[in-house]
Amino acid sequence: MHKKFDHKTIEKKWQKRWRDEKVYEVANDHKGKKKRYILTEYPYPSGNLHIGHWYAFAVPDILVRAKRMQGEHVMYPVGFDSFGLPAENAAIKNKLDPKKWTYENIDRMTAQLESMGNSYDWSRAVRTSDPDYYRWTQWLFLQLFKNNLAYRGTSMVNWCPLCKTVLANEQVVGGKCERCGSEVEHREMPQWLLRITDYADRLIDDLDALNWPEPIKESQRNWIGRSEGINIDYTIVGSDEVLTCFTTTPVNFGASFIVIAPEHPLTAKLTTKENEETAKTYTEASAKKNEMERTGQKEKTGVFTGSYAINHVTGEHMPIWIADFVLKDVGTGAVQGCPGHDKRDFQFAKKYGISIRRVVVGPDNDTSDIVSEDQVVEKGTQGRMINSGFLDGVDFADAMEKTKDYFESKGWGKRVVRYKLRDWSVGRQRYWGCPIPIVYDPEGLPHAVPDEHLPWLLPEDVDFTPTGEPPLAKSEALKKRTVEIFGEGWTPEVETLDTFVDSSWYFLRYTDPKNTEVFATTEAQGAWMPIDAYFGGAEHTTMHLLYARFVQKVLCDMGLATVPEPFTVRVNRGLVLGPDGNKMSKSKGNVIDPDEQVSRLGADTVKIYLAFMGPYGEVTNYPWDMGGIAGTRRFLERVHGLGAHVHENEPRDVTSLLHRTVDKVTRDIEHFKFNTAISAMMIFINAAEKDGLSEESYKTFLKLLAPFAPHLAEELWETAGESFSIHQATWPLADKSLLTEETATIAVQINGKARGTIEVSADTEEESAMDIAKAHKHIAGYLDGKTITRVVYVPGKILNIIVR
RNA sequence: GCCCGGGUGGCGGAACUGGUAUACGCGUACGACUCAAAAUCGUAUGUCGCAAGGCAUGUGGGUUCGAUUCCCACCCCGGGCACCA
Repeated sequence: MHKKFDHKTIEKKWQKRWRDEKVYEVANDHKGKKKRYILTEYPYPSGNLHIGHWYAFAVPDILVRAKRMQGEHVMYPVGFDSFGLPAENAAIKNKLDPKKWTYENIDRMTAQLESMGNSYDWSRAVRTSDPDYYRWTQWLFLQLFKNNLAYRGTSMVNWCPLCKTVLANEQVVGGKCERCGSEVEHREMPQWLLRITDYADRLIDDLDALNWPEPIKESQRNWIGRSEGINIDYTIVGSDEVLTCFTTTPVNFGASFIVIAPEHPLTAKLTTKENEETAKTYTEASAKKNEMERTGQKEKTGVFTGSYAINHVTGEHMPIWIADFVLKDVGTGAVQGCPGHDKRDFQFAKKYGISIRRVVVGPDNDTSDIVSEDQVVEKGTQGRMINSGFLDGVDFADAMEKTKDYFESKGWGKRVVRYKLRDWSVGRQRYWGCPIPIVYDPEGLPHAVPDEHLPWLLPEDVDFTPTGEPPLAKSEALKKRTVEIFGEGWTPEVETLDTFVDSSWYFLRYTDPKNTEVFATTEAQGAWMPIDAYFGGAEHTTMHLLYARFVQKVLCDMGLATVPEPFTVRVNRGLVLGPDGNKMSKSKGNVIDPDEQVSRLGADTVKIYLAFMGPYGEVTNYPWDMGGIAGTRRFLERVHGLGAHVHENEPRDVTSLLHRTVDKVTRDIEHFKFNTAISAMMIFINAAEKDGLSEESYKTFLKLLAPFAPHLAEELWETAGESFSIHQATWPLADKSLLTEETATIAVQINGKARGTIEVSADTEEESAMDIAKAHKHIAGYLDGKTITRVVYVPGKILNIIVR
């Protein structure tokens, strides 16, 4: 008889022992072991740990523990991304101190994280809102500032006139402020920006060498959006103004109109008297829309300015229109329309009666006039040029180079490379963030706060109720501090940094978390960087990951970082949904509380359930299944009782299965396929319960289980008389000679349809396989009276007999 | 709209490099144990059919001896789109 599986006692006992003996703390000296740095995106301290946190942190711990047992020196750090808007919103709403709110949440979540039993090195924990941390965020910003990579510019924002604050797109619902319901405006605001676009080429090119899933790399390439084209300068009829259009396609002979953004600097000048009224109305309406509303609408609209530009190659007068699907900050804010080559342009031309000319002939060789949308030959299809003067007959693919040469030689335009990527705006008119360490002199010029005054502390005498002024502008202490240090007339910067700046370097701090002299020495970074696996959410694919790569490159260029790319492997994970298949939310009442599950079924059960749910590293959403987790608990109960099946004579089949299980679990962990690893262990335990297993096999199985059910495995390891700790034991190796079974069951197909199976040894020749098949009563029935015309035999796999 | 991903039993999913589709788990049904229930154990379980057999991996086509897997077109669902993190 064995004791009941008492998960609560076991968890408490071993979590304490692991903590007391600092089992998972690692030094920067690897003592000859291979280093491995495994990282998960650190959490925002939102209040309570939810099941998504478990999925994010407990499942990668399987890999961490397995690698440690495989003899590697593994760092698995944890921390908190503790600056951010939720703290401020909670503060405004409930009149709390955002600092108090944040740190109480951190305490609660730390306790919850510890209940997971992850093999975290807590001694390296960082919190981005700690002055010891953000002094280095400030230092980083100043390095960018001193290297002309941080500058004052402008960017468009959502503005709520009543709340007097900038809103995230998320806070704008149907064009209205989420909080107060006022109509949201779109304003251009002065802004601190980082020159990430200077690094655009390297951010694209360096992707090639990274071992990331190709779709993630592709998303980054598209986000950066490099396109090579030409800026064409157009003369305006009856005006001295020059209008520049960016284009990547060689269709100037078919360009019959120009569209400019409503906010384009020339909009007013190009609009003639009789069109002023309509243009004004249109421009005002478009100011109320956000980018997605402007570019996403199905039917494009526009208004005519009354002005014309002269087409260089045709001499024709092209009407200039204002349309909100053109954005001021994209390209030059003005585009030429070619209705014969672009469906959007075709719809626009048709709607407003603008002329349409075919300039590209597609593979269908249709040279007729274009009268319907499906005749439009779009970019990316093959084709040759027509009605295009010097380009006639040239392959579409070659025509752009010729156009660039021609336009440059005539002085009509010049080659440019443009990016969709914009500079990173980092200033926030918020309180709970890292203060930007800049002060302005009496002339209003920005200066770096000298190093000796870092950390440039966030003042606490602030009323952060939104008034239209950044909260820090209301701090007397900050003003006083500035005047005292820099003199009369000097003023502080009152914006704080985007939290993405905090998170763009935290992984470097983990290598040297206590250093007071530098953010992290190159020795410490050299010991751990680059990160061998970075686990996180798919929503970070383009922003956080790109920002972190950018910062890493900047530091590397300055000789302050050791590698140009921070993350060698990236794994994007999916989402855990409520039992009803919807995203968990309080309003839907479908939230699964992890604490409740852990208390009822145990941390190991929750961990294995999440790992078993589906493959990790695929961005799929999995509904929580109460029955499913009960099944996982049953599995662990059976593991708990497995000791009772240990006896001296282990059948050879069980031995062989164990070695195949070792092999499969080892390989699956490597590929983040924890679900099939668990399934393999279930298959083993099914057989072991039935046929019995040896003491040695039992212990080997416990080692396989250890990364998945760390508490239970540790307990059973002790019960089996082994010494602490199973997590420091050596990972089992599969005996290759036991991996392959002697005979294989192969399928026999008749005309491609499975009709039966035969038992053959792996090295059976086709002829004898055929003999066995013919002797098989059922299969023989299909061959009776037929002529065999062909036989496809793949040893160990299949025998396909084609008959007539 | 643009970019990325995904559609396999009642459910989560499995299937190596193109080779027996549905492993493993859940659920369900029946049986054993029990005064009874729960728990546990056993058996069955894609679908239609008494069976032989047919039909099934979102839909339609193609390549192949053979397609969940490769190619083309389409439909549906999820994520991202720059001040939530």
